[in-house]
Amino acid sequence: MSITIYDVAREANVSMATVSRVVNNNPNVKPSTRKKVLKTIERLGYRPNAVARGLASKKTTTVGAIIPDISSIFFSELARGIEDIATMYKYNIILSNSDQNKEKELQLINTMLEKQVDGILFMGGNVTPEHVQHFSTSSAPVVLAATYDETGKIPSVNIDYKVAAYEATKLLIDKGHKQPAFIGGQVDIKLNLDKYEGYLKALQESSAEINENFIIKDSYSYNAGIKGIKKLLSQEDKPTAVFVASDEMAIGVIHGAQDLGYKIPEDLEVIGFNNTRLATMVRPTLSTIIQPMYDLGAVAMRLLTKYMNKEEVTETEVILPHRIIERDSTK
Amino acid sequence: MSITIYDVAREANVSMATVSRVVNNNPNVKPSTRKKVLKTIERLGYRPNAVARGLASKKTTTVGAIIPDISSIFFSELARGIEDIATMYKYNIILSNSDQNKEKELQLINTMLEKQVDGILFMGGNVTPEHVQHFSTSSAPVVLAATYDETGKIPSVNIDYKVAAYEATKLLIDKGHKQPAFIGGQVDIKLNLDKYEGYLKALQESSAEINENFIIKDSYSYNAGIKGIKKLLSQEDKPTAVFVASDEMAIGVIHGAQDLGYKIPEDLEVIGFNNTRLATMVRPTLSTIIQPMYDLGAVAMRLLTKYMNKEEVTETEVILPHRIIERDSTK
DNA sequence: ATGAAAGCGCTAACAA
DNA sequence: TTGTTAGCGCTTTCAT
Repeated sequence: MSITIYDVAREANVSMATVSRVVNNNPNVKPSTRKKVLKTIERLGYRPNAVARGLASKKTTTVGAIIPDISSIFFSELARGIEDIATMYKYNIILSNSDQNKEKELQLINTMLEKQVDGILFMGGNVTPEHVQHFSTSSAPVVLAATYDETGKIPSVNIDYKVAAYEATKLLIDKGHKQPAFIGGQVDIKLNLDKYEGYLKALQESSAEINENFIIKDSYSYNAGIKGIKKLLSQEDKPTAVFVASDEMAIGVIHGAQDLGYKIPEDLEVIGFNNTRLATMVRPTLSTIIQPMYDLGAVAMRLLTKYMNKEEVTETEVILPHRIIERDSTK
Repeated sequence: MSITIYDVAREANVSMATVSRVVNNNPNVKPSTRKKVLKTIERLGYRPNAVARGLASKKTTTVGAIIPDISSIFFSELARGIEDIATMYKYNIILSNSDQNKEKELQLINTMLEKQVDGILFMGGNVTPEHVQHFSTSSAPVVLAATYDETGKIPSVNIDYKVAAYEATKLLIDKGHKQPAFIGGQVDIKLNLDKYEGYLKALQESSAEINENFIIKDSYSYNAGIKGIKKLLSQEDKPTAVFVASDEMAIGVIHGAQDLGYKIPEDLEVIGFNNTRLATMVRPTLSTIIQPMYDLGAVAMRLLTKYMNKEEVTETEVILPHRIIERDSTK
């Protein structure tokens, strides 16, 4: 049996209420008794039971984080941002992978709510009305990171993916490429669709027709990048530039093109997305869109603390700045 | 106010004990009443409160995971292994970063114990007697992953780092390099020391004297790799091969050497460590030591479930197999 | 097969 | 400033 608050109270000759007060730093305790209590806490090695505390106070100081895949370099940096701010505000994180699978996501929301988390951070994937419905079965606040809900009911932190993709494509067009190719993710995920739409918008503004053969939608992996560019370069009509929706994929593109004897950026200009650490870990170094992943997580967590604290929040749809950094994969 | 077990009991005309039984799949319930209860649970949208349950049952079905840095590609894959197995056994993970900082680690152990986790997974960093002491203040089982405690009191899952480093160095020596260089981490971390010792052992077996100028101990980063190799190659006496203690660093080594005009593997052979996804995302592709990171996490979590279940465990110090994969950074 | 009731360890009025 | 006491929502004997 472990030491309880009751043991401490008895040993220190005070009531459990007083012990509770000193543990919770309630100022209404005479310094001398505080000292006495502290000493016996120390002596007995008392460790407050957070579960009991949670039941009584209806606060667990833990938040749930639902993330597509923690082993992805993108999300793991985001997670680090979350965790650092959570620590700062004394919260713990229950972390779960969803693989952007809707059933899993819904399931996880439920589990976390059962565990009485004080708030939920939801990342990636789509936010459907069903998600919103699940969220609403509890009063725990929810913040979305790197995704958003179209009804605008749930606060979120993002960059403007559409504009970013537009700018990258535009940059390539301005460099003289008639139609830069696009290699991105499946557009059933909203953010991927945003990037695709940004790309299209830039094309529409400049060229007349759009060559569908310059557009590839696949998974966000290194191998998909290789496969994608090899397909593009095996066509009659070959692109001279390509906008790739993730760095990992973009590195695949670079290597795939190099394997075929193409020189980057001379024969093919490449722009990636995210500016993960990978971007500088490839030769030529990758021009890409800087998306502040760590900050995305940090800001989302900070926002969540405000909601959990019932503070006033003015800005519910936070858009963080992005920018393009040109390195050696573009001329 | 949310729905409690009491509400369900009242609405279904049974006692809370019966509701509890159906929620927990206790077989001692007449099928018809089970059905009735299930129906009213559905109707009311009852969601069991895991905190209350945890207080009453003294089980939280959550385990704490202390990890050096979730944004590191190495640990994030490990974490994914942990999480997948945890999910399989219905556990949730409280994840925290320690940065291998002893104070933080001790702190986190305490916090997790306060939260009444059913077990702890501890990764990276050193395990000191103080750690062991902290662990012992609770009956929650602990499993170490990618680290071990020298007293052998705490179960752990690892590969044999010393042997792996020995083999890599030996391979290089057998290829005709008199003294391959070593670029690794600070040896105040036990695992880094193991790798260093494995390297030394291989040298001692073959060559007479050891050139200390061929040995660099720095942080495990891409930039440290670049810096390290540039230093080595600026010396009078230059290495023709190098064993690098992490892939990220090794890629830095490759690029650093390439920047100086060296050809890999012709002028310099490189072997990395870990076989992270990065190893195939560089040209030339990286020869490296395959360490099954995902499995390390998965096996550690599996082992922990056995302890939490109070099952008999025969093998307490699990050593997973490793092997060297030769790719294009070696001849 | 079901119910009654005693906790689990703590917080938070309320009193004193 | 301190103590008393009633929960928080559930599990788990122990009866029945």
